[in-house]
Amino acid sequence: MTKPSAPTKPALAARSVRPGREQIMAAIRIAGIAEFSEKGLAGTSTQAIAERAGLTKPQLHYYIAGKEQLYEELLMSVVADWKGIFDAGSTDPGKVLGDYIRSKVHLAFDKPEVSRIFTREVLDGGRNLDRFWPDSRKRTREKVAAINGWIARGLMEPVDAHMLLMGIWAMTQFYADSALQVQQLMKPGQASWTPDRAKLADELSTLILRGCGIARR
Amino acid sequence: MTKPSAPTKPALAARSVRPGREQIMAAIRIAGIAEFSEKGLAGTSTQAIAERAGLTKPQLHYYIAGKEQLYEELLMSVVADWKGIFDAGSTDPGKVLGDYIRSKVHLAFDKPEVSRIFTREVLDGGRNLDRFWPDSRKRTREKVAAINGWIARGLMEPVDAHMLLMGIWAMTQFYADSALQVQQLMKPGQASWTPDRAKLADELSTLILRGCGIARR
Amino acid sequence: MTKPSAPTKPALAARSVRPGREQIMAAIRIAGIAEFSEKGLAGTSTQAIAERAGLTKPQLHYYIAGKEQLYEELLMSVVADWKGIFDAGSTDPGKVLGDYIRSKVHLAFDKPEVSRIFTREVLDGGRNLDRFWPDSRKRTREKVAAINGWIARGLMEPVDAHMLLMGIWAMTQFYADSALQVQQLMKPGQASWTPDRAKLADELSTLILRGCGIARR
Amino acid sequence: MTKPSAPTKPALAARSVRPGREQIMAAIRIAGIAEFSEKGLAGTSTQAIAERAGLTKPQLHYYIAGKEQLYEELLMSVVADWKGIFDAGSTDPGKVLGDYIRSKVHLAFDKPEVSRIFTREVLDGGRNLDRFWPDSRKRTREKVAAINGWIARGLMEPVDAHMLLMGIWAMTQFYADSALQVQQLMKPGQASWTPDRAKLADELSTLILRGCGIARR
DNA sequence: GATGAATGAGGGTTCATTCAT
DNA sequence: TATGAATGAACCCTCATTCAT
Repeated sequence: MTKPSAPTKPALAARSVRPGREQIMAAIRIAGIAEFSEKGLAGTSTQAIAERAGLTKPQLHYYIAGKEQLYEELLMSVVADWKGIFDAGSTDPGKVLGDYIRSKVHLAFDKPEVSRIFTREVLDGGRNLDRFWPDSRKRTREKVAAINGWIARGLMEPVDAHMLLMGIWAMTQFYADSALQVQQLMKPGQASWTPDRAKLADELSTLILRGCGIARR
Repeated sequence: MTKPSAPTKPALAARSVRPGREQIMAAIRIAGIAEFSEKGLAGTSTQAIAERAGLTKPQLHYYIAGKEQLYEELLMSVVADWKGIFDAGSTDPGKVLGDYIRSKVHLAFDKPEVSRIFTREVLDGGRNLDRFWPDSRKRTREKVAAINGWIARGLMEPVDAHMLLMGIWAMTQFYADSALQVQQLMKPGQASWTPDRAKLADELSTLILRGCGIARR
Repeated sequence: MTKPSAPTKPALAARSVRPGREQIMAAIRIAGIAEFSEKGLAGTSTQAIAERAGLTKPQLHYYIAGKEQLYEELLMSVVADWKGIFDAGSTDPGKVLGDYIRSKVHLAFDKPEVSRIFTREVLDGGRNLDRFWPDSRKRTREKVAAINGWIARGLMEPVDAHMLLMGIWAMTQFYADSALQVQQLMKPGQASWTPDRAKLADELSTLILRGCGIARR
Repeated sequence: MTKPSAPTKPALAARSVRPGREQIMAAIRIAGIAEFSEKGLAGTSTQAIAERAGLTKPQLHYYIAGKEQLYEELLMSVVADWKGIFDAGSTDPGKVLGDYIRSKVHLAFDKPEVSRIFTREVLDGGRNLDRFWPDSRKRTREKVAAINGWIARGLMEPVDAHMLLMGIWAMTQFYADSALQVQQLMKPGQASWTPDRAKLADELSTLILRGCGIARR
């Protein structure tokens, strides 16, 4: 506002008062997520994170314990976004699965970096996800139980619940992880198809629900 | 690999004291695919490739021009596996799509590293895929045309062809890319569900075909 | 050097425990000039420069962007020394040429490394001198015009101006580039001839001026 | 003549019969002189020499003891070209010096690589010229004596003989060493001055002889 | 708190030379 | 003889991290 901000502190320059620890940490997290999702753990340098957060390298190390620690922390925070978007308690499979697909599509479009970090981590072997799996397994079991319940009550065709969940996961994740692939495949003179998130969510939802033999809700 | 090969020894002496150039090159390719699929381009060291191929680091450079060149070559060879498994000429959507899904599932189980390298490359921005996209786009257009043709003839429900193809891609790819995720989710005392490839291919096929409103063939 | 300097300490504390950035940069430049002039660009290792400057190799890279960049910078700085020692505006050829010869001889004796770096670069093809030639050509044209003017006014014999300038260049440069050759040729018990710079400048000047038919000024 | 020659053996491909040792050595010498004069000792790789000579690297090492040894040998052979072009026995300074200048100019134009190797070696410290200096000094002493004799007899002005010899050396050498510099300085729209060797030799000769006060012969 | 500087390890690559065939 | 392969040293450079001010 008063003076042109120094170009070295992009993420923090707006406020001329000394930014508090929390604000710096937030800037670091944003920078870390951006870098890790673009380049991966090995490909990201602390230098790049520091610059993106408007800090020097030693300054960065004042706030974080190390590259790997920051990565782990971000990974855990990232993964929390997927909690609770599957309403295992409902009795309407069409609504539950439809909402689940829609939520995942919107998450993929809203926070693609988050999804990409997770996919990278899984590709890397998932060694930093030890704390994630137990909880994830538990929630998966609940979902599987719900689906099998619906099948038992004749509300849907007898599909394999694990396969169904993973299929939904893979399809919805795809639009975050492969943004580039999607663009490249559509590129020249193919203006007919743009990944409109609302339409996409509907299409996907329809495909899956019909595939499960669930009547359009 | 730039440097020309000249197999001086006949096949009879193949198992002689010194492994021939072809065998060493093969070992390097295998090592490269393994390393790149596990760690990615940035995370892989020539040291690691060399060790895995049973060579020293400078020895490796006797056979390859550089890390990036090896990577590009492997990436291109890897990508060739996906050509021609979609029979766009047929008039039976159930057979074509079913075979396509089955082929992709088998590829994912047979050569998971191959798929992982590709997924990593796409996450990294796909800068090394310049030569791949044009051909890929062409084949995608053919598939889309075939699907739209089937829809026009009332052979299947009016689903978005691009979405359908990407969905199939994502689902089938998933079992290669996320082998670990799958295992972790199933882990303890969950012997009930193992990713049996034949069963999986059938389940997926059924789900998708029913989702497209294609009568069981 | 790309990275910006920020001398935080006042001149008072200049001689403190840690040498300032400017002093380190100066040490690097001196070391670089010495090494490059002795061994050439290809023959010089960053190791050698670092040691000569009292640094470790990675430390050196903290201050410079790379060997070639350092070389280019030094080359350009070196070349600046030759500007403006030819007074093309004067009407007294004897004075102008005499002063020019004297200045070049003194430069050759004062900064022989500078001259050697330049000569090496020319031998190497001069690919790093792209920015130097245009200015150099312009100044050469001015000198040629001045000489031809003197000839037209009958102030000197009709010598080829380009040849004269190059001859002067070559003769004066020689004592920097071939310091060793000179010493070797004079070596044992030949105390009779030492390259006394003042005497040499006079002798050269006399030879050339007489060769041009310019009366002793 | 019969079949197109294999591109890997440029220097030897013409004769299909196995080339003799002498021919291979000649090819190596030519290749070595070319490479060393372009890149210097440090900048030249045995690979480059081998390729230029139409050999493989190990083949090259079968014929030579090492890079440095080849270099030394070439340096000595190269230096021999300068012997005997100064006729110290004559009594006509104009003819002797004029012929000397002319010979050196022609050598510089005929075999510029030779001159460049020597200049590089002197810049490098001349450590490989140990065997050259004694003889060179002897010949220099003879030339100095001749010149001083002419001066004593009033045949020329009393110039410093060493300076004169070095000046001639430097001027004539210049056109070999700095071919590039010469071209660059003349470059655009300066067609007026081309380094015609005959004219140049005359101009230089005239300049120096007049500078020595020797009447035009 | 923040900054310039330092450090030690490692990464990719090239090279002169030699070995085994 | 000639060739593919091997070797060990070195070289340029980057990085994560820490120190001293």
